[in-house]
Amino acid sequence: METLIKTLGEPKRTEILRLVWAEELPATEIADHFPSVTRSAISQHLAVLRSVGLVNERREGTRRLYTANHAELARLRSYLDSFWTSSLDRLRDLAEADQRSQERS
Amino acid sequence: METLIKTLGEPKRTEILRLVWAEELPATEIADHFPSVTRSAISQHLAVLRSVGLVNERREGTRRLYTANHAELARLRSYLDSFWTSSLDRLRDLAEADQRSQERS
DNA sequence: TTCTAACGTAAGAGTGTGCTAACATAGAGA
DNA sequence: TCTCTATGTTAGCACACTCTTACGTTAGAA
Repeated sequence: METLIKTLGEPKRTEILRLVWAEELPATEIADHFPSVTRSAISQHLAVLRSVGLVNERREGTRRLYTANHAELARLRSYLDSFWTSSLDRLRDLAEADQRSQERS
Repeated sequence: METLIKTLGEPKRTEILRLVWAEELPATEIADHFPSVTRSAISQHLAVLRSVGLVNERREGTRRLYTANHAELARLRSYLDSFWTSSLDRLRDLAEADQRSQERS
C-alpha cells in the first residue's frame, strides 16, 4: 500500500493513469501527451505503474497498449476508508475503557 | 493535492495520523510509539503533517497536542473518487464522438 | 535480409528526503 | 534565578528518485 501511494505521489504518473483510465493507449501516444519530458522518462513511469499493478499491458506487434487497473485504485480508496472505520473502533475502545474506569471508581 | 499524497507516502506519517485520529496526543507520546527512530525524526514528520494541514496543533504549556484533520483526508478521498467520475465523463465524451463519426459515415 | 518504428533498459547527473547528532527555546517549579 | 522537561531547528550524511543520453530488442515493411 505504501508503494501504491508513493507511485501516485508523482503528478505525471497520475496524469498517465487518467489518460488510460477509460481508453487503451499505446506508449508512444501516452508519451506525446508530455512534450516537456523524454519518451524514456514516460517509459520508466509506465514501468513503475506496471510494477505496482496500477496499469495493465497488452502487446500487439511492436506496440504496447496500456489500460488503468481500476481495482488497484479501488484498493487505495478502501484503505483510506479504513482510516474512518478504524477510528470508530478506536473511539469505541476508548469509550469502553472510560466506562470501565468509571465503574471502578 | 500532490504534496498531500507525498506526505502519506511515508509509513511513519500515516501511522502518526492513525495515532492522533481519534485521540489528542502530545509530541512526546507520539514519539514514544516509534522506538526505532529519534524524537527529532518524529518532530520533523509532525512538521510536515502540519505544513500540509493533515494535523492540528494546540499548545498547552510546553506541550504541543496534536489531532488529525479529518477534513483534509476527506479531500484526498474525494480526489480519488474524481478518478471514477471523470472517467464516466470521458466515456460519455468518447461515446458521443463515436456517435458523431458514425452519423457522418 | 536490411531498414525502421515502437519500445524497454542502463548509466550517470542533479535533486529531494529521512535520519541522527547537536543545539536552541520556552514554560514550570524549586 | 536556576533547572528540568517538552519540543522545535539546523547541519550534514546516506540513500532514493527523476530525468537525459545512449544503446539494445523486436516485429513488420521494403
